Amino acid sequence: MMAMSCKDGKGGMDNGKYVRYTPEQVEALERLYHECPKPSSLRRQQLIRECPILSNIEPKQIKVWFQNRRCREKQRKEASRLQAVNRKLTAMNKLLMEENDRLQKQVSQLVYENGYFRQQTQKAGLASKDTSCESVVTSGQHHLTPQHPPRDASPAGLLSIAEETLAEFLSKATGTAVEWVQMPGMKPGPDSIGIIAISHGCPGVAARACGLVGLEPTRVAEILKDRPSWFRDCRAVDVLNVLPTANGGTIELLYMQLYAPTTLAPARDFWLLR
DNA sequence: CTTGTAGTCCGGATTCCCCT
DNA sequence: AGGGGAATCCGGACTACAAG
Repeated sequence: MMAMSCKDGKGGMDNGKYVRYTPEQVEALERLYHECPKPSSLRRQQLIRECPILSNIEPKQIKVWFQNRRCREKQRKEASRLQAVNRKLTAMNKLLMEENDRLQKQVSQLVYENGYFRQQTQKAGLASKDTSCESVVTSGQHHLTPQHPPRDASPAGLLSIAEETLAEFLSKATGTAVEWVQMPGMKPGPDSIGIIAISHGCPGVAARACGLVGLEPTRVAEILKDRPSWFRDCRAVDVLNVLPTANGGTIELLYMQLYAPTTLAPARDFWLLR
């Protein structure tokens, strides 16, 4: 179909025919467009003279073609940009949904733990004895489980629990007993919540120990020596409760949130007693 | 110099037509 | 029916030019 000059009223074309430029004409126009997307009036007339295949197209039509061509390119770029944005938002939404799910489960667990500690600290109103223990580590969810019946929640009682679980941890650290205790709503493994009790004598060092029980004993000892690294990637620390001890010391209940190794993995949460 | 008018161009929106 | 392309409509920006 040959191009025809337009004119005959509204959206009209010659002889009432809708015209399409031939593939050759379109190819030539596209080539010229890539050379110069916005030719001047003079340049457009020059193009018609230089390109015989365009000779039967009116200058006004050439002008309109370039105008529409720029418009189409702009629309395509915008559509492409919006598709890219949509892909990113979809991916982000997926991550947020997963994180939301994880946090909701975590909230349920924390509400449960909060109730437990609140109950225990109320019972601990009377005098208590501080036993300033050595490094005490516990994967604390143990003493929340039915296998450890509720006991005295005084500082001495807590330390007693800590010592007991330290022994358990050390047995795990030797490689004789490696297993994670799954928290309700949490997947098993290093990303689960751990509760660790440690004394002021070894500040923070054992905090990551709950994540080490799957390692070789020598590797555990090596990491334990690296004290600065324990708080290096800690993004949140909260002192939730402070209990005085008989010898003037204190026991603090801390909540720590550690950055996960990768940006996409969830952060790890630890509860500390020190 | 300022102002009003006409002409031109452009982008955006819309209409019209053809094709699948 | 819906998509794509050509053409039209409309308003804004810019320029040239004549008149006051």
